[in-house]
Amino acid sequence: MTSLNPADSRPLYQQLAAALRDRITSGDLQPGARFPSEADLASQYDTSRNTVRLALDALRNEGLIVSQQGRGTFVRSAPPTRYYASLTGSRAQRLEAERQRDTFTQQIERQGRTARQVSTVEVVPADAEIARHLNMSAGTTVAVRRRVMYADNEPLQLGDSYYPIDIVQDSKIMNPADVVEGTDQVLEDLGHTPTRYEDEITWRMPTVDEVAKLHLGPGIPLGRLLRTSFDQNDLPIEVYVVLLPGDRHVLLYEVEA
Amino acid sequence: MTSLNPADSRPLYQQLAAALRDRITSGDLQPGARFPSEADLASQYDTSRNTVRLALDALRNEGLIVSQQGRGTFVRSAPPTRYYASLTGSRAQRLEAERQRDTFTQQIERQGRTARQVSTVEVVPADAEIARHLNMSAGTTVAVRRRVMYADNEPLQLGDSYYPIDIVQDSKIMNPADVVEGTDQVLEDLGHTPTRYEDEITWRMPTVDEVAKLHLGPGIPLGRLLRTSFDQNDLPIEVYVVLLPGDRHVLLYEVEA
DNA sequence: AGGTATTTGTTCGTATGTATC
DNA sequence: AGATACATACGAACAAATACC
Repeated sequence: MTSLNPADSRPLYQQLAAALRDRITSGDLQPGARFPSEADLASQYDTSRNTVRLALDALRNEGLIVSQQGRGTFVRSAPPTRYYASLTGSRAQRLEAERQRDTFTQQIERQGRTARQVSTVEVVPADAEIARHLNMSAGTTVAVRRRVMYADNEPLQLGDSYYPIDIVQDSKIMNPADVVEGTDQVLEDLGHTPTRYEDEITWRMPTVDEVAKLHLGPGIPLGRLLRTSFDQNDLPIEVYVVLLPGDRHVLLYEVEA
Repeated sequence: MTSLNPADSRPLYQQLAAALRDRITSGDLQPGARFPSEADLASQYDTSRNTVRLALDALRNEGLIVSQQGRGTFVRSAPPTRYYASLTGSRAQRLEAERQRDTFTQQIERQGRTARQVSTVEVVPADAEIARHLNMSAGTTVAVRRRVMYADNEPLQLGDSYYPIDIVQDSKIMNPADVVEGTDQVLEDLGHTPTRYEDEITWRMPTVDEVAKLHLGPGIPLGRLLRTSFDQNDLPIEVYVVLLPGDRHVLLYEVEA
């Protein structure tokens, strides 16, 4: 039995969480290292297993540790620098050759990984947010193309594209099959060339649903990028909403002063 | 006593969390509305108070509800304070007049709020990440200007700016007092005009330290923007790292196709 | 102002289930 | 098969903050 001071104003489980957090940041418990078991901690710190669990909950919610039933609890290993994203940017690095494949597939394969997508297409009424960005009234019918994107068979992103129905009506976009040339190319062929994007980036905790779909560990927040595309007449032609797990993404932008 | 099906494969507390989540998203429980008490929920759903607490923990960690001892539990109200960081962008909306005040003060006051900053300046060895972005070796001495930024006396952002020591040595930047004309102007006066920025955006859960400094509620993730500034010779002259609570910020970018 | 009831926070104990070693 | 470890669930008690009369 070590510390845990009853005179301390902080509750026991917070003191314990702080002590364990120190053992991680100090390097005593290295990334990947096995944590003492709940029972061990309870006896070491002379407290109940329930209190230990409260402390571990805190660390789990911070994303510092992960637990597996039957195996044990471990210090989260340094984020595998899974890196990615580069939804950039003014710089004209996009060569014509790159436009042959859609952006997601491009980016993943450039990193030597295998990309796969599962798409569905629906026709739904636009909610208030989508409608606002597409400059229409809420409830107007839009086409939505929902994609789950995988890299090496691990789910990586959830992306939904919304289009005004009259623009994409009879196009390839309404077909759930992959659009190899990319949807921007299809829009261009339809007479609406994307010339400008407006991005809104927010971040929040996931719902259980999203945790399941994206195989999220505890304490991993979601980034949300909402991109509105405008055509050559500055009309909004697409709203793209993508959800990005925080442990495997970096968004990159280049900005001119 | 309502639902909660023991035959359901999901544990009771997750079923309950899902049921309560529905009552929020369906609008049955409006933002700001008071939640039933833990005791009420336990009897309504015919389960123990402990199980109710597990369900509420889940919603708390998603940032959907907040609880206060002695008062009750409430649906988190839609953040009316949503601060548009608008750390944009290519569009030349920056008039000369606006350059009189630093970016943060500008942005806040434009929203009719009161801005305040507390700054400190230190000289420290650069860690690996900062060094990489400033194109120097780790451990090289840099100047760092740390700011806590407040809007209406609530902490809003934590921002650290790193500069190669030889550039800012005898400048205003080394003085912790506010730089009213903005640090970019000072750099320009020193012969290094910022002409291009590279932004890296990530998001993660805060540490306890950050929770305290930023008055973060539970289930609120942090956004992190790392901006590297390049001068007219494309030399990196500043790395700016700002931490943004997810419940008060939207990042905006404009991108040309 | 003061006291009581209500509500969430903390902490213990105990038991059983389920995954892994 | 057995031991170990985390997950789920119940019960109970007291503390601390708040609300209400």
